[in-house]
Amino acid sequence: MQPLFLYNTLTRKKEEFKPINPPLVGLYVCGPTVYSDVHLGNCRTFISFDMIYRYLVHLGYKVRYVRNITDAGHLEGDRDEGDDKFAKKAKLEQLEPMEIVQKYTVGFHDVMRAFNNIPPSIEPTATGHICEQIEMIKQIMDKGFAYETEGTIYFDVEKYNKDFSYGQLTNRKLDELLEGTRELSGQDEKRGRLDFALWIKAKPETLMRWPSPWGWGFPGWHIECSAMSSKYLGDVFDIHGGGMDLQATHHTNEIAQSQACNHKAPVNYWMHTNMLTVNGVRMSKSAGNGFLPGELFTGDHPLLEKGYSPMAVRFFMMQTHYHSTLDFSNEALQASEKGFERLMDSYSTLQTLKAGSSSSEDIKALQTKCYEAMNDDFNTPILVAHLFDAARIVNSANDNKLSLTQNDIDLLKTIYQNFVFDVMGLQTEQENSKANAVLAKVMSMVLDIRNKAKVDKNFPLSDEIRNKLTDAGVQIKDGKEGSSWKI
RNA sequence: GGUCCUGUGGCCGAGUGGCUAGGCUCAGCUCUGCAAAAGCUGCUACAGCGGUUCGAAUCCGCUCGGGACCUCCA
Repeated sequence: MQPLFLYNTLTRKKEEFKPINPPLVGLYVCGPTVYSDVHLGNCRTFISFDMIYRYLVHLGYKVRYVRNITDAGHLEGDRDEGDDKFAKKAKLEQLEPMEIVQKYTVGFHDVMRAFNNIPPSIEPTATGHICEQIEMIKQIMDKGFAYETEGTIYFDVEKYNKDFSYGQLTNRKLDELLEGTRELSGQDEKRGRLDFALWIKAKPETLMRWPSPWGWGFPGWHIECSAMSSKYLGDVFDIHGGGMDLQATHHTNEIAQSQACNHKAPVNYWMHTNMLTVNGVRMSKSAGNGFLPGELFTGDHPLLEKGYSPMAVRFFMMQTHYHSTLDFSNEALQASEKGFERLMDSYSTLQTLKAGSSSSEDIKALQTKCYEAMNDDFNTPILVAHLFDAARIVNSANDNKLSLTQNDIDLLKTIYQNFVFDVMGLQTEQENSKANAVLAKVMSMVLDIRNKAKVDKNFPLSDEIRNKLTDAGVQIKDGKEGSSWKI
């Protein structure tokens, strides 16, 4: 097997991937906070890691893929106080906090399915791991890196930085970080400006609360990922992923928590996906420029000229490297839509290709190039370029402009199966199969009638049939060996 | 203000020192009764200025533009 290289945020270098216990691989990805609909930016991260997961599996690794659901403790605002997001949203929608969680978890899963993402091996929730989080906080306190102020526990960043190094993930020194933060206001209970909450004391009106050694409260945001990742993947595991916006705070604090706990760096490879932008500006909840996946599919949004299918969107994302920003525009989306269609059409053509006695193309070399692209930090844009080469070869062979042996045809089928479907997770958009079977018969009959008209040189009739079919959304392609159609 | 990323042909987007991806668009050709589809060909670009080098989109410096993080966000 060729070595796989991936970009490690921690070292800011492409490194060869060497799992701790091959063929086992531990992969943790920060999942969504389920207090509102997922928007497309989140989806990009999950689609990227779905592709990464799929490729690792394709290479033969046994991957335990953990992606959490944050359903508690994620605070509003920059201070570690006030209600959590669920309680706030619950008040707004007049629902129980757990009703909010349920509603948006279901919605999240629906969207993941639409994008053909494989569910993770384990999808733990924060509320299901309160004990583990309390236990971890206790350990951090025992090691002396956290302190209690009136029922709230804070992580002592400056003390931690004396023994370890805080902020390696963003390559920054503590002093620089301290300069960048705002002054502590009088009401703050924490000692250091960068200190963050591990456990937050519940107010009398707080709905989501749990008992702890420090009284009733709820966990801080960062501790859940540390607690759950170590529970399911061990104190040190292979890959931790998430969006780039989590790098500076959330992931930096995860490292601090784990290291304070057991004096080991928790993760060997940190991988971050880049942001999605709309007209050059980052799509985010706070900027309010995001559209929901549902709106994207239907086209029901002021920024969208039309709807785009989940697979066209997924393909669009695959045409950009996960580490680059991706700008959303109607033109770009429509270009991808057509390209995707061409690729999938060539796949159908491939199924009917007749073998020749010799080959003029080196399909094996093409396959090797596909692996090289993926082994170079999951370079899907290059992979796509090679797959379009394959499409060109298939179409040319179909036109009898070049010849392929049965072995080559079979190898092409393997390439499509492996890379288009298994690794990139694309799929043909299937309609109801029973209706399809009927339609196929009807179309075959219609094309027969039209063909007879053509033989009789009754072109007005054949053109009328073609035009009316076009209006109905069926495209006719006249080839040398008869006509074919597609929707 | 601090830290960092980025600027590629009409559009989107790969590419870290020579062999100059790919998709979409546009034009021409082949095929076709005519179209469409498909194939072929063309449009050959790297913000600007300077430097290093036999050779730079790729390395260095400066200038200008865009963006991110430092505060909840994938």
